[in-house]
Amino acid sequence: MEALLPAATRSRRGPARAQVYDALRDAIVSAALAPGRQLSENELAALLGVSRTPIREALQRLREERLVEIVPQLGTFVTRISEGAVSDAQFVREALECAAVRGAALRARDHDLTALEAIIRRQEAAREAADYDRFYVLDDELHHALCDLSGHEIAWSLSQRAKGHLNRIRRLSLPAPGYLMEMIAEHRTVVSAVADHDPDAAEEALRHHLRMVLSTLPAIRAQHPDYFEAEEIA
Amino acid sequence: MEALLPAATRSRRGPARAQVYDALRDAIVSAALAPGRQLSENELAALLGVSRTPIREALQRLREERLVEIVPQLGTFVTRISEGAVSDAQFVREALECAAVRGAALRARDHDLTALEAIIRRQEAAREAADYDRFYVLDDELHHALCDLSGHEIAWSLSQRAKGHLNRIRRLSLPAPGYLMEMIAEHRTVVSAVADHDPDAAEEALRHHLRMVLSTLPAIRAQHPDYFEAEEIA
DNA sequence: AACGGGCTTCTTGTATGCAAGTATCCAAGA
DNA sequence: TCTTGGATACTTGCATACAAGAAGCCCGTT
Repeated sequence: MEALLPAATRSRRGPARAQVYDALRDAIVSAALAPGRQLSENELAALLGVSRTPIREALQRLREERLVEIVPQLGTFVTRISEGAVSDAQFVREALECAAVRGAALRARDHDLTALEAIIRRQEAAREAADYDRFYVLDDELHHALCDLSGHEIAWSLSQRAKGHLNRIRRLSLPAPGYLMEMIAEHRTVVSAVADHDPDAAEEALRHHLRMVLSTLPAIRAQHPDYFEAEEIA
Repeated sequence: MEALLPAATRSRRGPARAQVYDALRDAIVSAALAPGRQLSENELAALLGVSRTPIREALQRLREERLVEIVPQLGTFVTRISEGAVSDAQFVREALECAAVRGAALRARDHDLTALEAIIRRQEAAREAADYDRFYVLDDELHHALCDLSGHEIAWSLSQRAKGHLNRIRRLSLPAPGYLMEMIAEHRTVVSAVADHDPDAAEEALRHHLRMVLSTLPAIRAQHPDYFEAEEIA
């Protein structure tokens, strides 16, 4: 195993299991741990400087997000991106975030809108600086804020956990030219609808925006065919 | 610890952790393990005839569903039903199942509808026999079938996992008189809209139906005040 | 050369032991 | 009687040891 994981970042605060989970999830989503790759509990334990116990607990959690597949007595593998998993993740994300943005449109106060617009302005800055990682974080921040405005913070946390496969695509597709500007424009549309307290418009704008990610899927697939599940030969 | 748990049901097939999870979840949802009760890993291990390891892994999973709360160096407790958790669970369930039923309305074939109606007929039989447990199972079966018809089986599995708190209420509220008949009638309305391939009607009917559960909340709370989180004194 | 059986070595699942921290109980003193 | 101190018994988090099973390789056989 390469030094791809932020090894020896231990001895910080917090439970080891949570740190292992965060490290592994980030490595998988960023494709530092390539889809299809085999993971060994022993190897990970040695690498991260903990025992197998917290490693196992983190892997169990990743398994529920379908980011790894655990085959007893055989091995643990980073799942390949599959058509079905992406579709499911998209479905869940749309359902939760669209429901949330309706609530946000009904409840948003002036200072909430100010905060949302501030995030968009920071996205502009990140785009100009071509800081993709920062853009990615701000994108999450905006969607997170929209979810929280619904009064149901669980919408974001659940959506976040369900969209592991989507995040891998999102992460890989950001550098496309013009993509960022379009995303910012769509963010403005959504926030504008929320500002107008128009749930229907907000939901539709967000749904359209969320489906943007899928449009980049074929390009990603062409670029990294080995990251994907073998296609059904119909 | 009483013999409330299906002890010694081990030595069956499948991983111990899954069996422990199922046993604990059922015990919590059915209130055999009362809200607020403390759970001891050692005690559970001895009771179920396994070691602490699978117990811990099952408890971690239950913690993500907010059915137990784990406080390090202190103890593990069955969570009390809280206003916020119920509201969140309802939000998630509505978002996922309503989105799914829209898909079901678009995709349902004749034999799908036949299957749905068969479930409802069995519910009628269960109601006449006053078999509440069976009614409960069939209710899940119908909602499960509706979700699967959307083509996104994850809708059901996720909804199922998110609604731990709701299930506790559902389970406690079933014996109310007239309640079952009303539920069956609403099921018919939903299935009818699906049969008409009318997504809007199906969604609205299901949303109305799902909110039925909440109507029984005050009664449950009056009956088992100790099952609930202490209310904010505003 | 081709095939088959056994062994070696990996894997995860489970059990157990150790460490760190908290609440409780009891006793001693004011 | 009330307070306070410490010992004790519990808790979970983590580390480690053992068990069961599957894959691949090597060697013997055909």
